[in-house]
Amino acid sequence: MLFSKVFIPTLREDPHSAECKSHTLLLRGGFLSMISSGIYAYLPLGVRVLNKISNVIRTHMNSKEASELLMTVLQPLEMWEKTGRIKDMEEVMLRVRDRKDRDLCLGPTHEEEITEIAKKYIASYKQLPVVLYQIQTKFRDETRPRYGLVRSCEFIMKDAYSFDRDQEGLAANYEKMLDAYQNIFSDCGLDFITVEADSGVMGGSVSHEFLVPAEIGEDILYYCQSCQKYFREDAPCPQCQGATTQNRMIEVGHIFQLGTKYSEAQGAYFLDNDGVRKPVIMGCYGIGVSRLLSAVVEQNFDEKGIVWPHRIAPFMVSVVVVGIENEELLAAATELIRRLESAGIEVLLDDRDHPAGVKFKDAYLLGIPYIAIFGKKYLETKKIEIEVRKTSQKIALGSDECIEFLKNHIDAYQKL
RNA sequence: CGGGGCGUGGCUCAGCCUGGCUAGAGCGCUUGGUUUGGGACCAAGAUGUCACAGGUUCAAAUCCUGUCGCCCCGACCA
Repeated sequence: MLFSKVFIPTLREDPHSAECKSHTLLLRGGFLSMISSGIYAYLPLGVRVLNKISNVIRTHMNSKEASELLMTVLQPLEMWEKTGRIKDMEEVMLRVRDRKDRDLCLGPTHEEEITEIAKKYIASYKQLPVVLYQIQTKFRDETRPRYGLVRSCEFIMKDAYSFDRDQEGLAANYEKMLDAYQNIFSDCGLDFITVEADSGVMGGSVSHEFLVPAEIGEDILYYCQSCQKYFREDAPCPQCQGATTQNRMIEVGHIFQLGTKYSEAQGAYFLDNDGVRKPVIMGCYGIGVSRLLSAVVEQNFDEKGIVWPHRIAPFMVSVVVVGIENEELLAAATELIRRLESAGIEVLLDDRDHPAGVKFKDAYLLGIPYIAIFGKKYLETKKIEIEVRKTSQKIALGSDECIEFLKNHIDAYQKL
């Protein structure tokens, strides 16, 4: 695709309103546009990364036999009265009223709605177990939105819900989701940890959080170097009494064994094979999809800009033609792109009539894993220069070797 | 919600303390020309209710009051 057509409004200077690294880089790279405090539009590059992340999530959820659905943004308030959570959530709920004076809210989460759906359709143990998930925008009136997508009022979440006939089934689904989550965060290129957590306002018993170490993290854990474990309390290590260090973490996922809190409150019962009517046993599993963009960037940048992990990069190769009006260069670049694209590798061609420096700086800023350069050296030697964004490794290759190099490099990454 | 900071062309900012002619710079943008491997150069241009409202004054971007918006720290938070 062409840089000039994708719509990539990069900024030369750090935006005044940006605070942390990820926020600054996402704004500068033209991934995001701030509309208001805690409210962001995703520009085309941002959407590409969001879609990549969503597809990683879909792959791993589907592999655990979870099925995607899409619930509603507008939710009737009565739903929330049944479970009593209207009191817990009142502060963060954004409420609206329609022309018939019906009270609605913009969904802050979907346990109530999915339970209504389960109640309506699940009548027998023969329909269980089942896991449903969605990737959707949630709305929360945060007291203090901050750090761009880390805490915003409108954000994208993947939320999954499991339905089982007994505790063993729930435990099995929970394990599957735990496994899927580890795979998802690995694929997103994150350095993350999994810890047991409080279930809080969600209810239920067992719960795990997925946290990524980052300077701007809002959760704090204490790490014991000798035991190589994290703890919630700031005290000598409970295991070896050694000193601990403080670590800030961004929460990117949280899973809960809910049990029957919602099914009992909302009347989601099924008939078991012993003829007894029982409440469905539920679990819920959340990932902050838009928050992941920020979390990934917080962990993957250098002084030149973003360094996207392969699987969620907006493009795999950025082609820089120095002297775009040179027909030979453009033809050579176009031919390389054609061959790469037919091999399933996504390429961005910087077709702008700008000095080389601008194109290089922007290529680094955008963080696309490989940069292919066509310029004076190509005209002299017919070799394409490939630069690996993460390592700054540069290598000059003929067209065939170039394609082979990229394929091998990308394959090697996929196997990591 | 408490504390602090900020709001001046599209962007980043200077000017404000100590009020005074047509409100500035850099970048970006437009036109023409020269460039073309690292945010290039020359020339000519366009773009501002100085966040908003009120007040003080002969005179307000500048002083005073209020409001709104944005950011940071804290509190809060699946």
